[in-house]
Amino acid sequence: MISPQRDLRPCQTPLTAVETQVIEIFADGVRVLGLPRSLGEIYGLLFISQEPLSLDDLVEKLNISKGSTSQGLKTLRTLGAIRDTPRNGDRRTYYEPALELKRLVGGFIREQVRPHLISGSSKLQALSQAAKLSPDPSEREFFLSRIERLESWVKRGGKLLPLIQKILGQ
Amino acid sequence: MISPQRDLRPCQTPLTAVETQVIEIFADGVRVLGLPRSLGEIYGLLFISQEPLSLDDLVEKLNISKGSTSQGLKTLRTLGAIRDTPRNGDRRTYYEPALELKRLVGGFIREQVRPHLISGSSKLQALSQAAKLSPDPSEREFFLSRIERLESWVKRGGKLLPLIQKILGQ
DNA sequence: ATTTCTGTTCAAAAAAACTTGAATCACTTA
DNA sequence: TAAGTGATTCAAGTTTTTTTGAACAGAAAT
Repeated sequence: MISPQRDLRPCQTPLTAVETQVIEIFADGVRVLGLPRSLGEIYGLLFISQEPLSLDDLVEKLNISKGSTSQGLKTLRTLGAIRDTPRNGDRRTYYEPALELKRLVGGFIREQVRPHLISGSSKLQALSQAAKLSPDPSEREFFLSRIERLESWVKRGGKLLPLIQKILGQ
Repeated sequence: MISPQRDLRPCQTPLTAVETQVIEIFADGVRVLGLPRSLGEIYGLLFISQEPLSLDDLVEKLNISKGSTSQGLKTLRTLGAIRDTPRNGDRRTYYEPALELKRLVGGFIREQVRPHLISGSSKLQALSQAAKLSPDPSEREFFLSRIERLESWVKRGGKLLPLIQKILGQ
């Protein structure tokens, strides 16, 4: 339900005020989407950095563990929220943020929203079967009408998604 | 990031299969929205009940504590997701679910989404000030261009909300 | 005015989510 | 092929969120 707002941890290579504030905005932002704070911090720092950053850069600047950072980068990658920029003469991977809202929203919908809609649909199917087994006909009718409503909600949700993408896709 | 799926707890007054499944669908559903499971259980049971239920009915049927139930009802009330139906000759309050998707979505946006957009906007304003203080002009320009982008995202988000409401509002 | 009945509050307990860091993997390079 | 480097994994630790339940508050009823 989102409340206490942990402070940004202290860090060795101190970030500028602007960097700190941007990071905090993203850290809070992703919480609303149900994603871990570290993910937001990582994207936030990439977003406000002129140069691509490596995993080690992020670990040092954000003062978070390699584990979290690696995990966060992995998720950002599957969301399509970052790209890696190869550099010759350096084995490290450097990341830069994807800046197109369309891409960010699309990734979020694909990875975090659709799966739930889909699993919801299949649960509804099972539910519909169960309802038909109800012995009392009046109760059965009631159940079925409610389930129908639920199905219509899911359907409307499914229709909304492409529309959202269209609108945010500019 | 949502994963383990706690089992529905065992309960004294056993629920029918249909009730159990509906409750689970809502319990999972609200988690996606960042709301506590108990809230979803409560709304779910109300949704699939033919008669309005009292706090005590919910406590007994869902086998959750009075505290959680009271708290859950409070939140559902502020979301506009339930109504109470007065009954003469009974001091208890009985609740029934709001069934209009428009109302549910509207409540969620008003209570859970807008506040974040608003706080985001004010943080952006502060940020913009901080960026203008950056000594290096090239860095300053970069910061300001990123912040501008961020502002455009927030603005687009703000425009999207009424649209969502319109579409889901039938 | 006392008891009884609903419902709320909140500190403490439990559960869930997130982070850490050591072990490990996968490549490169010497 | 052994040593070195960048990255990932995952069990254990930490933090945050949720739930519990006993104490409390208010509003009838006696």
